Amino acid sequence: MALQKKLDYGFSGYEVPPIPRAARSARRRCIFQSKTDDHQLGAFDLLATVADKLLMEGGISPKPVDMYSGKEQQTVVAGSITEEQAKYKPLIAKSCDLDVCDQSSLFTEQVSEAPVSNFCSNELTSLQNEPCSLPASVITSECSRKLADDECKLGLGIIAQKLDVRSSGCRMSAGCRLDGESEKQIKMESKVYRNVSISSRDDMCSPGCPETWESKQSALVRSPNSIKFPSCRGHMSFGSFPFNSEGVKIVTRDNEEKSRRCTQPTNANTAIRPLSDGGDWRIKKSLASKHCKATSNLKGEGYNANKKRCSFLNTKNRYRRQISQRDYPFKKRKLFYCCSARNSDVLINSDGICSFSENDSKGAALLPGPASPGAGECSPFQSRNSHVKLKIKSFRVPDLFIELPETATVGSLKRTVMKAVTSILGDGLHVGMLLQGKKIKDDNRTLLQTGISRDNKSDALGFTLEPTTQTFPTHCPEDPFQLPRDSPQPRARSPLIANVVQDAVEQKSLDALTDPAGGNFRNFPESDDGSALSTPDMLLEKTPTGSRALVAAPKMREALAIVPMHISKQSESAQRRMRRPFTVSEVEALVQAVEKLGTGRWRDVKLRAFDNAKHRTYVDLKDKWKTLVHTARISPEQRRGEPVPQELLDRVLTAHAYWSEQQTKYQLKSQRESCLV
DNA sequence: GTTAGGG
DNA sequence: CCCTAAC
Repeated sequence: MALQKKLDYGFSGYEVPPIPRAARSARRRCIFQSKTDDHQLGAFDLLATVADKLLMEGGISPKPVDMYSGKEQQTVVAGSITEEQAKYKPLIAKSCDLDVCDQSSLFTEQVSEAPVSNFCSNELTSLQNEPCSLPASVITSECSRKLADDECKLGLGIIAQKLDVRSSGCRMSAGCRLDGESEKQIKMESKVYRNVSISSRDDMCSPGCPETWESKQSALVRSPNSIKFPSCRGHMSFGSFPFNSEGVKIVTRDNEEKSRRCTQPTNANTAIRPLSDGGDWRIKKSLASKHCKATSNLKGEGYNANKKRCSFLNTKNRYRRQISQRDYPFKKRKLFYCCSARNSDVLINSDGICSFSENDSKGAALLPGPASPGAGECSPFQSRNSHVKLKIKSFRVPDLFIELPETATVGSLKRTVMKAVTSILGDGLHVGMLLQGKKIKDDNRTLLQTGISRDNKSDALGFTLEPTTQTFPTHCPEDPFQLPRDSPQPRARSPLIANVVQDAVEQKSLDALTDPAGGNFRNFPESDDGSALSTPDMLLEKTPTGSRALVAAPKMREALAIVPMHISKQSESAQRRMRRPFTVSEVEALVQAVEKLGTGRWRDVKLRAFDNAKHRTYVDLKDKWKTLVHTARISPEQRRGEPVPQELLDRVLTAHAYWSEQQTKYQLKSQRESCLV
């Protein structure tokens, strides 16, 4: 059985070890440590990693997490290892606890006061009368009252999801309850885990354990919709928690003892709703989180972003100003997104249905993760890490400019508007994305690269509806599409292409997302480069309410923005690149190259010193040199940013003087020559 | 496509 | 970092 094989393989090492029985009692704690400086790791990362390991198919995660053991942070395995290395030297060959190391001060209080939340056993049942060797049991406990059940269950869900997707019919059963409370259903699937640990157990059932691993025929169809999450059957206590020899559980790191005490079985057979009502489960890698900082800075960042943009708007580009202004309402709307992530996918679930309660919003204020949609309200798409969730209640239709005589009736105005709208929509719409008013052009950039998930810039994220029509009638009274008379922009730059999502309007207009021609975003046209956009991760989800939710779950380095190729030039150019300050070493390289090549050969400089730095264009280098010269000329007090060593600045001035002189000489020479001729 | 320069 | 003119 394929499953068996996979699982066996998956347990041949790495973070989730085989855990020989003899060694099971030797529990160790290892801290999952993100590679980011803030020592934070989204629970999705953790769980995703675990899930990955559980089902690893001969591979090793490209970026194994660093692991530490104990308080001393003694490194067990530091840094990444190559796949080759991993083959011969598994990351971990002992049982261990894997703790999410989350320094979030935001949650410290909550967690410490939180009630214990026991995760019941989960259950993995083979449909084929074959024993599953993978328990993937998960126990979670002690999160905040608000977060516990959902978060914990999410962990199971992820693994279960994974199992179900990849195996030949396993189902994962799990339950969750808060102390003194009845079992709850999963409401959230995109929270960031905090203070959660995963530990192997030494008291696990072996495969085939009648309690949890017995093979049995099940009517369960291998369909996402059929995945059930019944509560445990009296296996809540750690002591009796059913694990097989390779079991893994998730427990709250600080509350293991508490969890131990909680052995009351939950009898309620509450089925956790399938993660996707539409039957489409999404497993997304996600990224390491920087959420705490981001969250705490949410407001300030947003403010800064606004300020920045304001200054940015203060340009001569009038049209861009129009866009940005139009985009403004969107910026102000509440945005739920999790955290930044690295090297993984972020699922964007922008539907018009998810309603976030005030409580949830409150939670979101603390928690970087998206607020929880009401159960059953929102198609839950699971990401294995952070989600970026967007609620798009409506799209604003493109700006219309209508001119009618004063004597025109209201009815005729309405008709004119209708005509204008249908005329725009009739030709089909495309969705674009705006970040701080700038078009996101490169579909291949990750959210992280784009800055959406970083520094809370998603504050300024907007979706656009873009008419395919690019030609608009000129100023003409009977034509509703006319541009403003003073519009300096060519028609192709009509503001019609810049509509922003706005959360004030009804759900109804969300349906505009659906291609009027009968298609929908499943068949979304093409990516930026004209190649067909891979659609497996794009879906229009039918939610329980019957409304459509646009869900974009781009794979790593896959498209997020969907911008048709024929979008106007303005749109293409509307994307501002992420700011990437030059490092000292880059400056060093630049200086060295310019010393050698001079100041007029930026292409050569690029090829010589920055050939591998894809994000540095020769224009960038030229600009950087310009600023370096400027920096070198001003007083150190006036300088900003990362200080450039004075030695380098001196070399900048020297080189600049030298090459300027050369250039002058050359020009004089050629002038003289041309005069002679 | 490159370079230069203003913003 | 963007934009554009000029080549």
